[in-house]
Amino acid sequence: MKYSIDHKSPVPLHVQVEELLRKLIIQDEYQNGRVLPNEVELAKLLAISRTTLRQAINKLVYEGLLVRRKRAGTKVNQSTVSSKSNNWLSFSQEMKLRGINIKNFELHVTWVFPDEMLANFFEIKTDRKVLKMERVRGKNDGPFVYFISYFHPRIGLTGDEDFKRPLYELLEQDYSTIASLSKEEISAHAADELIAEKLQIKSSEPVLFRKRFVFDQGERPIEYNLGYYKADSFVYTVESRR
Amino acid sequence: MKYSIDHKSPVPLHVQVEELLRKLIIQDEYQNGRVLPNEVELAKLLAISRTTLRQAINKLVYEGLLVRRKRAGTKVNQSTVSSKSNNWLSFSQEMKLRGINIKNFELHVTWVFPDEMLANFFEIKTDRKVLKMERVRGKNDGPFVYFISYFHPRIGLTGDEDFKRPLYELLEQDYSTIASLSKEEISAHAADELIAEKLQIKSSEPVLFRKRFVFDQGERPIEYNLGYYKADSFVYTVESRR
DNA sequence: TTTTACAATATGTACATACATTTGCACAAC
DNA sequence: GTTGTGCAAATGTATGTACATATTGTAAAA
Repeated sequence: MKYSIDHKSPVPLHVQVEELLRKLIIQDEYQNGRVLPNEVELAKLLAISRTTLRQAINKLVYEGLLVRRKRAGTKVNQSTVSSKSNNWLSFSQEMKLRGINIKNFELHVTWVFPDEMLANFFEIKTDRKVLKMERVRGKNDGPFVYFISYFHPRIGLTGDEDFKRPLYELLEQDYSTIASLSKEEISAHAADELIAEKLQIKSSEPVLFRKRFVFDQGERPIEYNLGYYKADSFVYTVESRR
Repeated sequence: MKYSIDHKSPVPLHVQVEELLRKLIIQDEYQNGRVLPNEVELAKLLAISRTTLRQAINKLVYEGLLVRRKRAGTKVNQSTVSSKSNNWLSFSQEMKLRGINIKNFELHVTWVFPDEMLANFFEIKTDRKVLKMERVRGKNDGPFVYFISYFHPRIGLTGDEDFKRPLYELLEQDYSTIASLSKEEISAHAADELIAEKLQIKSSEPVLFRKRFVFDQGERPIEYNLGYYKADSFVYTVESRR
């Protein structure tokens, strides 16, 4: 295993270490239950201070990936790993898997100025245009989801891409942008006029609303996605262990 | 405000500071959006080192209670109630963390015969009674969730337990039943008569519906839980990596 | 054989310190 | 006015050090 940390890299040491450990854990270098070398040793091995190492470990502990116990050492909590590192399919891939034939009812791409919040998330100025994609998708019997996506200008999308291809495949293959972390917020709302029209329901009818923040491997923001799902047409499933 | 930290207390300084900050935030000493004193000042004020202070702040940042930005300072982010999929806190614990005072509007316990589906999940016969708990909980300004829970008879609950205690703590400490895996399904619905009445909303208003299947360490079923959340009062957050 | 006591070990707590980086703001130059 | 430029203020990164505390394993005592 390559315990290589670049002291001259602009990316902080503790981040490098965090990534390294995460990789080792996921790639089963340190499988379930395995304890890693003690802090003093590991710090020496990586040629960093114990403080910095602890900083990295702390984050993984917060995430539940590692468990620390005095005298017993720091060990991998593999149960959480499996449930986290799996299922990451684009919408169309997921639907295909479930045997549902997806129809695009609407697909609209424009360039817009981000609002305060979006600019903040993308870490750009509000006068820098971003690509906005709206789409309404569903089955033969009608639409059931209305998506709005914003893409970070860094990616280099022109707006002329073939958005009928699975999105994350497109980003990965043509723009070497790999979606690797997503933070989602799910809630229920009453549909407003716009949503109701898009989903062909009455306004004030319930919708499942999903906000999705997508990051690349360096935890840099790449997409902000809003999804409005017709009630009863979509169930979100989560599996978690402790 | 009492900025008092006990340097002789056996409870670690950074924990004391964390608690103090949490309290100040919750009691609106530092309301939403307010920035707190800069780290160097605050450390001096509390008579602790900046390192220790940062340790405390870090935890609150991780929890999402605080947001740090260079030059702009550290500010309070008292957003809507949320639930993290991983770190497994009971409802009351989670609310306590957020500084929300939970009120029980209704708490009702009975023994019932399980329906087909439940019997199937619990792997028992339909003539074996199970404990059913219903509760309506919320804040001072009204209820925002209606829970229905069914517990596996194996656990040994009598129905006379103090259900005001955090549930998973009760199961663990008094019945050595450890909830360790949960599978959840989240969707949006329109409230029916019953739900509307419990949540004090109009029927057909949107609710977030969460089904939860809980298992113990041996992956044996222990609880089946239904939760109806008033729209906009609850946001479910999920973080996933690939 | 079981219990007790102790030492070794790994993490936990806490401090002081130094320099880097980002960014908000003010003021000067255009 | 707008643009640039630089200072200052805040967090971010990183190290070295010292001692505390919990727990495991082992050896001695009962």
